[in-house]
Amino acid sequence: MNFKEIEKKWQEKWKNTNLYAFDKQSKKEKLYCLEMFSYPSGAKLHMGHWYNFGVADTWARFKNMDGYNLFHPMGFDAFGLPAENYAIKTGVHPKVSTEQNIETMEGQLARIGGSWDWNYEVVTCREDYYKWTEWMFLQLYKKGLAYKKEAPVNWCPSCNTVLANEQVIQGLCERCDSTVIRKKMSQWFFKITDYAEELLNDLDKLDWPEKTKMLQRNWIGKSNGAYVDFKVSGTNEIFTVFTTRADTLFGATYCVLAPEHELVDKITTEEQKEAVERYKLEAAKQSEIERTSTVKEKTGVFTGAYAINPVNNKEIPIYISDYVLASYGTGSIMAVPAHDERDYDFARKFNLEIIPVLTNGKNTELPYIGDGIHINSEFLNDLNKEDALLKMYAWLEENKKGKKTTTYKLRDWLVSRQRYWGAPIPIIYCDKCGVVPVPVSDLPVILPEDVEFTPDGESPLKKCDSFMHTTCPQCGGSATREADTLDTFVCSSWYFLRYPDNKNSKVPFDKALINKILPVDKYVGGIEHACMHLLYARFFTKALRDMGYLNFDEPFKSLVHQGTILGPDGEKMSKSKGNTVSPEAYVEEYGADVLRGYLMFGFNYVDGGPWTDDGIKSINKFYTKVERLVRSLKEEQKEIEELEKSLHKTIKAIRIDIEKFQFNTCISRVMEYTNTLTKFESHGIPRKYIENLILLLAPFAPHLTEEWWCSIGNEYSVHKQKYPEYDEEKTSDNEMTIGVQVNGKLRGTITISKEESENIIKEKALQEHNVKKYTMDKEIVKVIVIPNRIVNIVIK
RNA sequence: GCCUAAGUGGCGGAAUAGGUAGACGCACAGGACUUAAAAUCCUGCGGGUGUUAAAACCCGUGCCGGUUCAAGUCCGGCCUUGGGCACCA
Repeated sequence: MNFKEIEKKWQEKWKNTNLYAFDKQSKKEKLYCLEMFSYPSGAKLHMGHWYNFGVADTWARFKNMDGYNLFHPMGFDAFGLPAENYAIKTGVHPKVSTEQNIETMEGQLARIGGSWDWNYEVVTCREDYYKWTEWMFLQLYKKGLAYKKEAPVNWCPSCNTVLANEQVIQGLCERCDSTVIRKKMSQWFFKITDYAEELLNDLDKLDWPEKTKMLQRNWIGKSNGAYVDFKVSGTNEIFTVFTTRADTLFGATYCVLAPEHELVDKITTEEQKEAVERYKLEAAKQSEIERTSTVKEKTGVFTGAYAINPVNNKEIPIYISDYVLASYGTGSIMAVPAHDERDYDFARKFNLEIIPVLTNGKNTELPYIGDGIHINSEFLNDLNKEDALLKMYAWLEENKKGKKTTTYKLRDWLVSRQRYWGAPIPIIYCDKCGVVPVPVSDLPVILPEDVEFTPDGESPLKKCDSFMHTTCPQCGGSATREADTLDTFVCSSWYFLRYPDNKNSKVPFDKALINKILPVDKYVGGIEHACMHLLYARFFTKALRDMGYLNFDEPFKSLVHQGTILGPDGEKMSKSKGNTVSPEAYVEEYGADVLRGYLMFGFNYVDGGPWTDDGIKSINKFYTKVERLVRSLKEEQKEIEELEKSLHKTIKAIRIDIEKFQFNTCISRVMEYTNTLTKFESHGIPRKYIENLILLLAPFAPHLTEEWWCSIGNEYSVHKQKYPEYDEEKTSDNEMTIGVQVNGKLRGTITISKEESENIIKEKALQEHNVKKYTMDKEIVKVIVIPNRIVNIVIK
């Protein structure tokens, strides 16, 4: 097998003949198969790229051969920090290095032999794309879904930029692992929280892995509860707490405000002022990671003020503590130490009153968290949690002391970045007119090329006078541009909408076309984006739908995550561990189809697993054997029953397994078919069986099968042939061997014909010689016959 | 701590609705071909008892228990290992 020559030859021919061109006009049913596009780093493709792109491509090829009008594009998520950091280090402009990397990567991708139609390529850092990213921002702004506000944000001191909540992993920067600090800054946000409920509910109708849905559900973090108003004793101030346990209100013995809560300064008494100020300072200094450490002992300070518990008018002290988060709920809580662990710890430390309001009869240990019967709770006494909650909600609303509500952990998406290499935010600040959006006709706001990259906490754009100074589109006076750029996740939140109409210069996409080709039918990529890209893209889709551009609710109907290919040592591949395996070496040694074949055969796709060199050899051996079989072709019309059966069984099995992304068993099935063919090799194998073998393998080994297909005198291209169909009749044997059990233990087997009557099967089972040994002299209670599967004889 | 997924030969992994556990492949062993090696082909291959060889039997899908004629699969309780969240009121 001269795979190098073969691969080169066919890759060129596919390109020259436009074999994978998408036909917008086709009457066939559309199928949009998409792999998550990648960042064009300078490095070569890694195993993960091959695993994602190569294997998904096989599925796409199968669908194409099976009669779908396949739309299968590819592109690059090309804005982002690495190129900018590279520029700081080397002075090479991000535009230059990125375009260079794209070129390299396109060459690398070509070696996979994917069925992408490059005519629809999308590159997010090019003007003809980011113009429309800016447009998206303007639409969201008009809709009230983009706003600027002063807020405590996550700041990475090493990347010199803010991060979205999703980009902070355990208090560390996702990208560089620096400790993220909190900083108050004026930043742009997208109001994803407006869609929290729909984002949560629509998960149910998606064909996505349950795990991914669960991650999103947790991230959205819906919780039902109530707002309860507490009056500050001796003042007219009122603060509202959020609680999921309004039924325990009679057990609330103190309140806690977050140190940042706006009321803190107003209510703190003279005597407590100094202590409160000191605590506030301490809390502000802490990093996210320190603040949220659970092992930390509870701290806090009394404000000197008291709140009035609305249900019994008791005065209870108000504390501040950092265990209450400013960013969740209302930034203030009522504390029920008898029935909440955190409140309990705090109360013990500060010697606060603990009143149990729940009992389950036996467990008297506090804090008691579960359900039970209410006590010490006046009108809630003797009720369980569920009933008490309902009664309390009614009471609160009736007495105007609060109301039932729902909160979410999901927060608005912070999209501004103080960096250069991203889409500019199309906003102008005018002294007279205030915040003015750039008119669509003025788009794109072009990234200036002549800038200094040294980051110092402000966008490099800020130091570029020619960019910053502009005129106000409203009054024509002099004005300044927004210097921040957009998070790259904004670019990737709509790229799948651009692919089908990537050359449109008038609008981001043609409405009619997009509604025909979208949504994406199969999306394949890593699970690491579960709460970022996959959530943001859903938000964009819903927002654009509400603006009237889209007529579907969800961007990705069906989603698959590939697993991770680990190093030979079973550990995650990393340069520092020295266990990386590069695809390039294997493409050189065995060719693209063999590498792709091993990735499909050696692993369960969604699990991945450790790489082995022996594994890839087995696929090489297999394709060598297939080639030998192809050479044994005999021009003959003859049908051979055994081959006929084997072929149809194989087709059926592959068709079932490939739908489940079970490529390993698909290849196993073809191996079984070739094992059967081998028996006939010496006499020559009739053309039909060889052609089908090649067709079956076509999506799995695109180059080799093209070569074989043409080598036996068929017309180019194998990939334009219909994928083999099966005849149900031929997939079952006339005779089969089934097991016979006695009391559930296998004691023998019998051979029966396809439509044998139950009585005969029973008779044969009872006659089986070994079975007889067990049934002799025993009472047969009953005989269970499961057609085509098993017989079980129950004896006493 | 909470949520969640998964534990099957020496290894990667198979087993639709509970129905002959270990498909397919790797590794290994024996044999054929070869001057030899590689490649290829054939045979064996979960553990044990047993037998000249077979037959046959026992054990076996992380552990303990249950449901069922029948459990890798269903139910309850543990153990271990991944993944996610982490003071979310």
